[in-house]
Amino acid sequence: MARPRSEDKRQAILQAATRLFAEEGLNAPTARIARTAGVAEGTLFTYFASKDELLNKLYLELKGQLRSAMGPPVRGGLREQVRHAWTTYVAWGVDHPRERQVLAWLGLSDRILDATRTEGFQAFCDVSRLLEAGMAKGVLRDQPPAFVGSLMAAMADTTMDYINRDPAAAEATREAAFAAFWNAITHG
Amino acid sequence: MARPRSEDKRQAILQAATRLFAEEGLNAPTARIARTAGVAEGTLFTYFASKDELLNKLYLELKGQLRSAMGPPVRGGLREQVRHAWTTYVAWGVDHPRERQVLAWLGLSDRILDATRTEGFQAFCDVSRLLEAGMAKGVLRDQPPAFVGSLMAAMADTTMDYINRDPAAAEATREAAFAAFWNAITHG
Amino acid sequence: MARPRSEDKRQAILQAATRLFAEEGLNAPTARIARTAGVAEGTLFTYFASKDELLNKLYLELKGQLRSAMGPPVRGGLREQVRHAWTTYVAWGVDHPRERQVLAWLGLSDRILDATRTEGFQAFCDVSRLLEAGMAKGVLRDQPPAFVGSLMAAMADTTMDYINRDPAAAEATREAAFAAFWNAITHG
Amino acid sequence: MARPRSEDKRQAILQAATRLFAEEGLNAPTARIARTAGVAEGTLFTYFASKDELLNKLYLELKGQLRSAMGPPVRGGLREQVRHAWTTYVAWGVDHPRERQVLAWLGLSDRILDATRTEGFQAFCDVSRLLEAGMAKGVLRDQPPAFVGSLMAAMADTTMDYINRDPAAAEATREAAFAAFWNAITHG
DNA sequence: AATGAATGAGCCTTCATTCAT
DNA sequence: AATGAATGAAGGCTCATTCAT
Repeated sequence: MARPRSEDKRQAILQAATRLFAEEGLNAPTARIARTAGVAEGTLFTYFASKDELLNKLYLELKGQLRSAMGPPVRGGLREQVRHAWTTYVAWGVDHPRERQVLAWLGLSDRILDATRTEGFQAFCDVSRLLEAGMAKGVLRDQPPAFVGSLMAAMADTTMDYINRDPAAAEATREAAFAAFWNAITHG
Repeated sequence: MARPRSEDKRQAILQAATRLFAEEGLNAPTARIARTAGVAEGTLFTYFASKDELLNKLYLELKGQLRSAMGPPVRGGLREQVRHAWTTYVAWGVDHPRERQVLAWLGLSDRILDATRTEGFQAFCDVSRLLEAGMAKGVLRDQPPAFVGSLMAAMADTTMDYINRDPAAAEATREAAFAAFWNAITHG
Repeated sequence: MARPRSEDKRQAILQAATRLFAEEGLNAPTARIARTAGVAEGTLFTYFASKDELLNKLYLELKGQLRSAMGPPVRGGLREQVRHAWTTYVAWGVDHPRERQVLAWLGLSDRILDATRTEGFQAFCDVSRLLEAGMAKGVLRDQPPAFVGSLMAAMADTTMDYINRDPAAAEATREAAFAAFWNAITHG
Repeated sequence: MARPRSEDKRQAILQAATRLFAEEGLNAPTARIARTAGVAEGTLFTYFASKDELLNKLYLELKGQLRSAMGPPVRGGLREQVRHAWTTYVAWGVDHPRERQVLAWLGLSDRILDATRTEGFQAFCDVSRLLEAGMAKGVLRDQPPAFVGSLMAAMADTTMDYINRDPAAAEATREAAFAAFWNAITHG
């Protein structure tokens, strides 16, 4: 019967947080985030009980955005499927530098709970399974499957950094790096 | 701000900073760092003009420690030389979890100046040159040389994470990951 | 601010306030009081224009409860009548620790208006008159009549504290204290 | 070697707190207390780690002031000694209305620790012993000794209230009330 | 040089009250 | 009338840095 909570405002806060965190680090004050989002300072806390909760929810939000950007599985051979994952992953990072930056910081922050990390990982299970298949005969065949996922993330992140330094060469860099990654996991 | 007198104290402060940053993040207060180092709050600022300077100096210190741990170049073929770099790098990270953690945070912090990053990179030139040679015929041959250095760091870091989760398998993990890395950069 | 519709809700709010004030002090938030009472945050302000009004109304409510608990005048000699007042007063306090606690806090709070205090006192006029008769020949005979009322309240309150510490001795404590009180006001 | 902590400042803070608490209740902001004391907001927290600690220390300070004002034991009979305690107690309260008010609020606040209360009571042991002697043959003879101490405090407090309302009659009121108190505890 | 008290801007969060629904 | 989201002024406390000793 009362004014319902507005998904718009929630999103506005998350976006404002993304922008300010990217610009000033995770220490950006909640007051400024709220103002940027166009809501009162107190309103932020009706949507997120604390700054830590905002951080955790933002982590999930960004992970979700990334996952969405990677789209559904594609047809084709294993290599093609992995290549698709790689390409879309890198594309997201290059197209969303702020989101990528913030996600990186959040990932390293001790304010993100383990439960949050686990939950954030869920959406990537299918990608994970793809990689598992890819590594089956490679040098990493006896390693934990998640290892390859982490390697891919690490290599893709490095790739994005270099694409950002030389955007003109984006495609070449991305492809070369994918080749390197594929070499890394599939060769015996 | 004046020339500090005691190298011991300087080192004590850097060590205390490492410990506290590892435990509490880069927001650990200077007051606590000073106390942990056994000096007065104000004394810290005799050795480092500001917290930012402490951060930058600590970055260089840790990069230096890492480089020292990797030792001088070894004899042998290219692969052996790179393998040595990889192994000693990973060993340092595994043996110095706090230093590694803090170095990672510092590397992502916007409080570390570009000049500092550049300076920190100097000591790794020879390693870089090694990698350049390694990548000469691989899929990355047309990429900026530093790219491979960054890839190695990224892959090695990921490797350390997994070694920390399963220390018993340290050697196997390290070797498999090296093989993957070598595959990544050398295959055509 | 408008005329509230449900006496039940009004009572629920007063009861919730009593409980929360007893547990957390007069700073207990109105939001929690409302929730405890089973009404919405804003509804509380339909029944009480402000927190201060709630405080003042609660003061009167509790004074009223106490007065009710003391019942109508009893037959008997002066001493018997005063003893009855004493006994019922103490019994209420012992039986309603929360109400007593909150009433004490409210009595000391500067948020309770003088008008409220005066109004709260009205109901005790008959008791007052009793005490006036009792003190007529005692050492306090020349003091303001209300003084004795206050003394009785103070001594009875102290008595309740000690009964609460040793409930088994309740009756003995209550009687001894009454004897002391009677001594205090009646002896010349 | 550094600037020593200043007892003056500590006292200034306690005095400012007393004044503001008396005027605005225990919720008076630390910022205003600091300003009133003539120190920076942060300085307050070098002298008292938290507002709660300030509260507890102030409680002890005021209890101590009261005890000091009551002076050392006097010669004379039991009644004379108790009368002296009573008189000096009442005099302090009348002369220090703010201190009395604040002490009363602190005593009822749940922010004062039990340990603090206990410690505050220590200084009054000798007075306690006096009262024990006084009650030996009275109606309260079988009650816990502290009971009489609490009764005295309660009756004296009430007395102060009435003296404040009619300061001209201070001496008469004080003496009459003492007579009543003495009656209360000594009569059989 | 060393010490640690002093400073005050800034931060996260709470909460009484208002108001759209 | 009832609801609960929205508001923004405080409030307690922290902390990098300065400065008296």
